Amino acid sequence: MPELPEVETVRTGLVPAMEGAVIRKAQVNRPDLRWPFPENMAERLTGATVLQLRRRSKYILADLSTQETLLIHLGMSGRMLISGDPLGQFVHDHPAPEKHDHVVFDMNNGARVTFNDPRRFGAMDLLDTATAADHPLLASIGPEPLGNDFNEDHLVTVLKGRKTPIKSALLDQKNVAGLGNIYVCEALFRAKIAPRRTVNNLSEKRIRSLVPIIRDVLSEAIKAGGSSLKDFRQADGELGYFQHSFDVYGRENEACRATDCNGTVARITQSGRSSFYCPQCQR
DNA sequence: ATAGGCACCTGGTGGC
DNA sequence: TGCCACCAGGTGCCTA
Repeated sequence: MPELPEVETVRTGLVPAMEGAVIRKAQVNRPDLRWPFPENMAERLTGATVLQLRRRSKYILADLSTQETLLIHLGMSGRMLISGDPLGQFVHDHPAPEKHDHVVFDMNNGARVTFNDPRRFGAMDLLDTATAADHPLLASIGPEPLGNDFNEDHLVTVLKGRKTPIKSALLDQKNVAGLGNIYVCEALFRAKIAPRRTVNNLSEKRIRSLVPIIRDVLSEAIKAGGSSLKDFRQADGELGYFQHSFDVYGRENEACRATDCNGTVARITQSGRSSFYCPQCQR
């Protein structure tokens, strides 16, 4: 479930296991994910202290004491499993290795962090920390939706004159970072905008209205993720698994949740991906 | 430059 | 039980 809120939740969950700790051993079980791993990745990670875990869009960035930054992307199916005893409060054994455990970090605080990714759309790379933002994967990403650079004027400017459906425009990471299929659907529902509506057919006012809505949707999701994070320590440390209640996503043929709307949620396909929306109140 | 479609992968589900 | 079609949270790259 890795859109921005899920990635942020994973990052938060990794902090007690990794920040300030030394990577005692990095076990790399295959040569690549979406792309080949960087040269000698295991060796370059071993012995490094994780100074700080940051997030940019859907990427987790781990700044290391070696002047390098580990970039992690979860793709569609990537998971981070934490086992061991990072907080020193309980004793948890490490679970048996599972299929698709591609990279395993053993930390000097007893924590083990396992990157598991069945579909292997995820990625890892090592960047020079000083120039990390210039990395090709990061350089052309738009503003963080929860930061000051994402505002009404920005959205109007980047969308001006575009002929693309608003759904596609919001999925385009150059316009705004971190949105994925779920949260675009949810944001458009709240804004009462139909996903197929073309950007150049939307009033500036309606485009502006999307900004606080996007912020709210993401903030609420992060909050929900944060709360489910509590179980993770007591249980076995599975991150990135929670249930949200969505207004439209995954609710095809169910009743619209908008007040005073008796519509039914529909599913259409746009550029190969499902869009869920209410044809009655989203125009 | 921009818009749309494909490709990369595995696994789960539901129908026959 | 088997087989098949279809679906899934992303995104770089290729084509018009």
